[in-house]
Amino acid sequence: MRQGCFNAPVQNSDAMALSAALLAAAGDLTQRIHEGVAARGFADLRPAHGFAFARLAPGGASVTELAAHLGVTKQAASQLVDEVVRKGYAERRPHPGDARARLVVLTERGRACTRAAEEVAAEVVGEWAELLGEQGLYVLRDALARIAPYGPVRPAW
Amino acid sequence: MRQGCFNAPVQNSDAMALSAALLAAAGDLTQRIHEGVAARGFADLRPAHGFAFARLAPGGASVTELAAHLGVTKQAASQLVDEVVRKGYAERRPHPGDARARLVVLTERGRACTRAAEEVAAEVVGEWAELLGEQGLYVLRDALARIAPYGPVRPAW
DNA sequence: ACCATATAGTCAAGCAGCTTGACTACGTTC
DNA sequence: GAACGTAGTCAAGCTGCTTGACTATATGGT
Repeated sequence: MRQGCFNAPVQNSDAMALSAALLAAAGDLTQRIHEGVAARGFADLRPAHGFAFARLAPGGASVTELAAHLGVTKQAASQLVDEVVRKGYAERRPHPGDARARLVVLTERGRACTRAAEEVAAEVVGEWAELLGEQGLYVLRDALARIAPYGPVRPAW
Repeated sequence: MRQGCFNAPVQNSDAMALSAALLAAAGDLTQRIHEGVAARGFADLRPAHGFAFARLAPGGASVTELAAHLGVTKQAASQLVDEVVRKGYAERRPHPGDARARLVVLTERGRACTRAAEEVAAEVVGEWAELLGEQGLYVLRDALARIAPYGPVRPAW
């Protein structure tokens, strides 16, 4: 239980197997959500848009906040906002209390897409529940919550 | 326990929280390995190279096999091989038994980089072990192994 | 009140990594 | 051995990102 244990209790190969499983699960989840959302009528979006929507959904965000969330430059975030605005998923509003900034908020279509993503995620997680059992799923959720960092979303590579 | 349960036992928001935690953990792991490998003297590589090395390490692979593993076209895989060959991490050899194909194998430098990645992964997983305990880590590994698919590696978005 | 500095956002140019299309060399099948 | 399939490369183009430069607004010290 001591910290900084130098005789690593984890073999390198074990660590790689665990890492590979985590990355495979994450990649598969992303792919499944992407496909499921596309199948529900939102085929003009990529996974990156979903991560943006996750930040925009609870009340909107500025371009700079979105850029920090996605881990890209604000120019890149601005281009992404241009795109989702053009496609009708979001709109730019004046920012209350800061005339420089603009608040990017989801439109009804953007919220519908977010709900679709939630449905697909629930579907996939439901499959996991069948594989792991309710308790196993709870344990997984708890473990991931402990090791998952806060901060910007990063690509799995 | 029955399959195809329509009254999903998992709330949408719960599924999104679990999904977000999984993707955050995967993104963080990728970032940590990338930084750790760079700090050990392999700063001219990106995460995608690591995924390629994982496929090349056990005996090499053809460009087409690598492309399937990475989920990209064989032209893209060929360009990636060009790059790691130019940087001294791999080399192209004649393929035994198929004169069309070429076997891409890691050089000693490539194997050293793979070992470095394993070390960093063990470091990160060691931190998880401190957060979860040995048993918690085992349960996580088991759960991920159950839900992780085989097949091509996919980007987390 | 004013000026210096910092921040929000955009415009423009360039680049890296991927795609599609076309092609050659070799293998496989009948 | 003729026809078709597969491995790999070359070439051109596109997309999403970067860096650099700029305007407009906000903030803080004097």
